[in-house]
Amino acid sequence: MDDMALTLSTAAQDYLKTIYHLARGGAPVTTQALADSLGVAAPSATAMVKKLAALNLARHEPYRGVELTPAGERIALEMIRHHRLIETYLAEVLGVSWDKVHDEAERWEHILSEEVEAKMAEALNHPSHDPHGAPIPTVDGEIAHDDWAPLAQMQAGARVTVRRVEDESAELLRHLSEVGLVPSADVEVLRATPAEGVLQLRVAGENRTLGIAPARSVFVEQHS
Amino acid sequence: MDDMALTLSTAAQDYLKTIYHLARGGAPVTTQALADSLGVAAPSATAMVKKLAALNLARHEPYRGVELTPAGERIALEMIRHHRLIETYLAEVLGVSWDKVHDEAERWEHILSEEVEAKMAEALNHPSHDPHGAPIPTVDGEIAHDDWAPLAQMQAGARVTVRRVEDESAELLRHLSEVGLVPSADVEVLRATPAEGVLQLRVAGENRTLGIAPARSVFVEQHS
DNA sequence: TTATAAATTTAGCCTTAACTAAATTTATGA
DNA sequence: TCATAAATTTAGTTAAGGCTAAATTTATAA
Repeated sequence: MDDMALTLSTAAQDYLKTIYHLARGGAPVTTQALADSLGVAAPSATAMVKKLAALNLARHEPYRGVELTPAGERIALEMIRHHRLIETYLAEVLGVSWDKVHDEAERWEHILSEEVEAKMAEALNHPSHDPHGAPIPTVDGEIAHDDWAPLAQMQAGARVTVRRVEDESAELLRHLSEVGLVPSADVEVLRATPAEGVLQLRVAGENRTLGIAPARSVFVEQHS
Repeated sequence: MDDMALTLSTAAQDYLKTIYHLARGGAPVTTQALADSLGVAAPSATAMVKKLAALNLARHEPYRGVELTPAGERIALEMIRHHRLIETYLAEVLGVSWDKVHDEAERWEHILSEEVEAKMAEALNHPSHDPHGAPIPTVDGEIAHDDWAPLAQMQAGARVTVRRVEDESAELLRHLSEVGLVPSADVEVLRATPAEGVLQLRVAGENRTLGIAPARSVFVEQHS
């Protein structure tokens, strides 16, 4: 069952991973959301979803959406483990910058063998989180469900620690790291006026302004 | 010109690399040799060769064979550099065994970015040869032309040092390393009787018997 | 030199994973 | 409730890169 992933096409693996990510709310994933997220047209998504359903990796209720089966989720988590381990390895061992590791990992995740995966995990001492703060699933497909709040929802006066940032956009990551918003950074919210669309923050002794949109990609642990 | 390789399909890259390897004699490469080496049918090779010719990466004289253009050779050498750097990195840094690195590198070579290539080369201190003794092309596409003789051609009494072994077969590599025939190993040829089809060797203080076929995959520097 | 064998190419088909346009189903607002 | 809009699926193409069978070219041996 474990080598199931190996015989799947890269495209099929990408669909499984994307369905997993989009299903975070528990609800079935719509064809449109899936297509948009993968950058393909809706009929392409429909076609692949039917293939995945035929392989018992997903359940497809026509016009209603897709859900992963346990087998499909298993493979999605394997891909996510690969992705996050590779990001961590590239950043920590090879010194690849924070904002570039996502795109690299996107390619590498599909060709990583179990053996090299194990060697990387060992070299990193079995890390629990990747450089952006996302939890790395275990070999057995267990994943921590960290539940941090978006920085965008914090009130003025809140003192928080950054725990995770979304890693999809290299440009956003570059900006966040310039402002000092990286995992473990302590932040004080000086002013939070949703109407203005910006937050005033104090990070590492500096006053900073951050838009609400990027603040929705930063997840924090609240202290007060 | 350097990002040409990135826009080429994995299949096209594999054909270029294989043509380069088969052309070692200087003569044009036949369709059959190319097809056999890649494990595809002859018409598939013909079709790809025509595509490569249309891209000015190869010259195709119908019924006569293929040759790489300088641009095609450039890309082939880039793939070979990737392949051999990855083999070296996997073996030396991640501790992947000698006989497995070839198959891993075969997949990795196509997705390695210039940046990660550079980081790996640096981590390895810009190695000149891979773990099997094959020369690693430079970033500029220069490659050393080591010219060692096959162990199979040595006479009784020859004292030699192993410089390179062919890496295509994991099984062969496992056997050779059991016998101690790895790069840098000093070897004395005790008995060489082509009629028998075996060589008697002394390697690391042990008497060993090796068939002529595997001995053709071991290349040595002769001392006497 | 010529018949036959071997190698190569052409022709036509298959699969995967995209696409657009059209049909169908579900949701929504008057 | 019913017409219309939005989402989804179906139908039919396309491009890669394989394949087999048939045609063509080149090599070989009588």
